[in-house]
Amino acid sequence: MKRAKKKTFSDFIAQKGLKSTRQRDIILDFFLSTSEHMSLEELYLKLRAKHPAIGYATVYRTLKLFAESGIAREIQFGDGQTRYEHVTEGEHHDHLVCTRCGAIAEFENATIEKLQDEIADSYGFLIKTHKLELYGLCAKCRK
Amino acid sequence: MKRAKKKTFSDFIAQKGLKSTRQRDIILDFFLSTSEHMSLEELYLKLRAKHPAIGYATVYRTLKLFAESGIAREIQFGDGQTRYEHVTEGEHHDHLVCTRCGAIAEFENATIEKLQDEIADSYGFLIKTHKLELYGLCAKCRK
DNA sequence: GTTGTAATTGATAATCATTTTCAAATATTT
DNA sequence: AAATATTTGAAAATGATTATCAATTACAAC
Repeated sequence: MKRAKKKTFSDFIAQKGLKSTRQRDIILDFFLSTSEHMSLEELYLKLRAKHPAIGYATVYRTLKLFAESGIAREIQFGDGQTRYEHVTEGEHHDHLVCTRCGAIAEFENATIEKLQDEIADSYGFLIKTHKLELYGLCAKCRK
Repeated sequence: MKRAKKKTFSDFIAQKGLKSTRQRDIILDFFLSTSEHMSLEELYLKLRAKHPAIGYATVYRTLKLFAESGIAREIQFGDGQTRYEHVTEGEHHDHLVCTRCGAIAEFENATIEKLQDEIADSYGFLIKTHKLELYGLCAKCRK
């Protein structure tokens, strides 16, 4: 899976006439080793611990490339931080976001997706992407 | 309906020990006269046309108050602009957002809401709010 | 109505995340 | 190794939002 994403990204790089660099390798390895939903800030700070020379702009630009290449996706939970989640081929999930502790759970629901399609159809609308987030308290925070 | 929202807001103002001011009245009247989903920027620019003396910060703060009082809700469609929509008691809707022309349509679907509740239950999660947006092309932009 | 007090306003500055700029460094092609 | 185009890191620019503060205004008490 890691390997597949590395290939996807290097193919993307090659196809775009971009270069394979030490920084991009480092950032990709790190990104693939992280849990989901890290913000750019978090990613940068954790990376910097091991690679102090890496610049914020480089991390920023590289994550954008990941998103462009399809191995990552930008998401926003309304806290003013852009987060990056891993994209797995053919899989889509939505989120439960705990507004107290920030925990994020994922879920999939085929019925909801189907209903979305029906709604879009009735409006003549063509869905490209969608965003479904449930905000509230996770089991722990409900005490 | 306008009247009800004016009352809701003036009650909120009173209950919080805040003051009723000319600017708040102007902004509220204008807000209630607008269509849905205006950004702060839009709201401010249009307001300024009739009331040049009104400050950006005042509009900003007043819209926050509207949201706090429950007559408006902040929404973000990922274009970096916070928008304000009208909140009607007991009514909730989700959005179809055209990524080409910016058109926004609204829909309601009780079945989806019920499924959301079931999902949340299965995680022991307590939903406070949710956000469902379908992004793509509206009927017009599909040509 | 006048006064006292606290909230509000408008202009401006501060903040914060994101994005751009640019000279120096690096990767790839020749 | 040289030529060329991309990339990097630091710093500055941007854009939206939020805070600051002196002057103004609303309102309750007199």
